[in-house]
Amino acid sequence: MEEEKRTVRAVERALDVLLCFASGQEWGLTEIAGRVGLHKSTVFRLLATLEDKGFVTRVHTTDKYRLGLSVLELSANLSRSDDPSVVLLPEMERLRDQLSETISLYVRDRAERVRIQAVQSMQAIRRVATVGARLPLSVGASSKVLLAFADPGIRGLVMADPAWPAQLDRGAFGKQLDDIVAAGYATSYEEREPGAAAVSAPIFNRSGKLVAALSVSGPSNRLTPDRMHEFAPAIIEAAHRMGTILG
Amino acid sequence: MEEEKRTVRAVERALDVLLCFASGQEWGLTEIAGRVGLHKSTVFRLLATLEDKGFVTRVHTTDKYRLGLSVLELSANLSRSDDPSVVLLPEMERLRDQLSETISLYVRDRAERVRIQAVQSMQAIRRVATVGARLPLSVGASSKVLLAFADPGIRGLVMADPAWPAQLDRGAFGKQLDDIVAAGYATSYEEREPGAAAVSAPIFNRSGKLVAALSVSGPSNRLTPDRMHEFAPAIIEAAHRMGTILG
DNA sequence: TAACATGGTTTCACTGGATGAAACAAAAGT
DNA sequence: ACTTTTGTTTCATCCAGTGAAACCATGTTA
Repeated sequence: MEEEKRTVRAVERALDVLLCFASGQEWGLTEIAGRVGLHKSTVFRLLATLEDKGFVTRVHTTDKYRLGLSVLELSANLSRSDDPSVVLLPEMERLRDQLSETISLYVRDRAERVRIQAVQSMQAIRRVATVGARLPLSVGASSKVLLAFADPGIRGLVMADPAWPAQLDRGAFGKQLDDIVAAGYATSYEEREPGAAAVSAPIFNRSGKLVAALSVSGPSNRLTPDRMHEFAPAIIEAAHRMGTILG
Repeated sequence: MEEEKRTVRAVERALDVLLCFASGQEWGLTEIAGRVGLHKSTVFRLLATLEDKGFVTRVHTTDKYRLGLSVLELSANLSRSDDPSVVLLPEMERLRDQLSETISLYVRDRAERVRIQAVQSMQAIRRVATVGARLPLSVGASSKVLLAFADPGIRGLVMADPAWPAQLDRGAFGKQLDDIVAAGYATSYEEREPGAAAVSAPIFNRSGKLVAALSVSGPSNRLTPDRMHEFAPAIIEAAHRMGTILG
């Protein structure tokens, strides 16, 4: 189980420090040191470097660290005009208006999924979905879509990941995925978050490769199992239309 | 002129590599190596580390590198609810509707300025302003505002920066800044970009500290010098109102 | 007011890890 | 086929990153 290391440790650590700011807003030096499991002085130097390059700033009042403007600079160049999260936005808004629930777009990233786009329902009680959120691939409707329709081999790869929950029966889960392939869509009812439910369908590009999962999510009392199955055709159709938009 | 170094070289280099992606979209290994002036093998290792942490990805067809989803994850947590770029957005839209030109919000970051928010004019011919852009502090209406109204000492500090254009007469420029303080706003006419003009006013927080520059920009044939001075009162008033919104 | 606790900052000796030259592999162009 | 370009791997050298401990500034408790 010896992995080849061709990475730079100091950089790895610095990026870990930076990723602390993916959850929460401000952190103190010792706080971060505790989180990443490094010495105060080490983290101090790493933070000084990150600060120097504008990736973090210190808030003047307290001495805590925040994300800096270099991140903004980078994020401005994140999406090209041919990016799914840009191209599919109008269709997502259409679907939101049609179903009145929050729409999310997910892609798989290694053994996780990332919400790359979202449009919010306008109802008083609604699912709020933030772009950029990184979620496990083991639970949720879109997780199952991203695994079920993925290239062969991906399933095993993801389930072999150390992050995969050990208590989850792989055989049963695999069977569930096969059912989803047959049905063409997946649902989840209070699976990841209590009180929330979702329906999800795959988006394929022109060459038939899975590129994203489109999902509709909302409070579980509105999105009852029955209701979700009613929604499914509209979602599948939207996902299909989105696929034709992509290159 | 020996500067104390309490930064980590490898991390510094890695961040330089990452910042390459602030301009342009995709880069090859050797391309990057040339840009940052490092050895191929060094950049290779740095990129491998960045890729491992999800900050860059490789596009499958060619072997070039792109920004990864970790950047998206971070950018999602960039702005808090009390962030100027969020709080002032409605007021910026108001001003845009009033003047029908593009509105930008700038803050100073060391010896540069960064556009932290923008709302676009809806006219056919308009200034297009991208959020996150990093610009010099030596030219442009908002640059002059950010320097003129800054805390004492900032002017000298910025002008001492190696990035400051040597040919710019500091005495005359300082005089110009004093005039701007007296007037309460600044203009620029085809100063940084030919065909573009802008008016800018300072935003102070409750304790009277400069936090940002609000600017209106558009094509120079619409924003003539006369027209800009007509606009000034509205911009100053909007900037003042924004100041009262901030904490 | 002193004693204590809590975070951030600096110093320093040690050595392990980052480095760059050079060799290698694999495409892409001629 | 040869040449050029770009990405990858290896390896000896030695410098730069490391962590312990000391230090400093606050704020908190007794």
